Amino acid sequence: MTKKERFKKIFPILKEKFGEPKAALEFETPYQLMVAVILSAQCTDVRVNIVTKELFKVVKEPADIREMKQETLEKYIKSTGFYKNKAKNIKLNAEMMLDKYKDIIPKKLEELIELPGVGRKTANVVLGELWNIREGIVVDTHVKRLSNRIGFVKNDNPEIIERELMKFIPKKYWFIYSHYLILHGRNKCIARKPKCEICEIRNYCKYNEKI
DNA sequence: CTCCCGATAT
DNA sequence: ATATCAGGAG
Repeated sequence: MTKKERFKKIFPILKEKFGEPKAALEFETPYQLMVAVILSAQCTDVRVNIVTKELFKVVKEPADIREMKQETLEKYIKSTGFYKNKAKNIKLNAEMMLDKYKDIIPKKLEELIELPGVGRKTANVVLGELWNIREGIVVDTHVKRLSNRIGFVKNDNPEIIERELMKFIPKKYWFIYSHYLILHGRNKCIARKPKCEICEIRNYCKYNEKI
């Protein structure tokens, strides 16, 4: 079976399982979503939501972050991990948002990743979530792991993986498919001990063949 | 490539 | 105890 054929087998199974998943991150303003995604690095959405529930009571726009002391911000976000880096980046991010972008989050990937704390993964999520702009495939640790296990790629570099996946996955499925892989990676194809024996897509997975 | 770093599952 | 988690910056 070619990669494209296997994709066409796997996709409906995951679609049946996950449907149209809505955003797991909670927010009111677009700026809040960007902050939430920055906080979600190496951290679960559940944890981010616990933190932002309090933080977003006082932070709606970049100006609110400018007025907040960095130490105060650190206390709010401490439990998300990497809190000093994140706090510093969010402060710098707010300054650039105010000075350069006049509070308007840029809609171009190249501009978005210029903002402190915003890399390729974060930018893709923000664009997709806020404006349905799906220019790329979100390749995080889950998409990386599952793509290699399934046998879609043999590579560790997120940008190369993204390009390889783009070759055989129709563009309209890019965003939703990465979302499916992430969900499947969290509850079944977990990093340490994948549950191949109860996996719905095992018949189309190279990793399962080896076991 | 290394550092950042707390929470959670195993 | 330890691996791992919806990454990004230097």
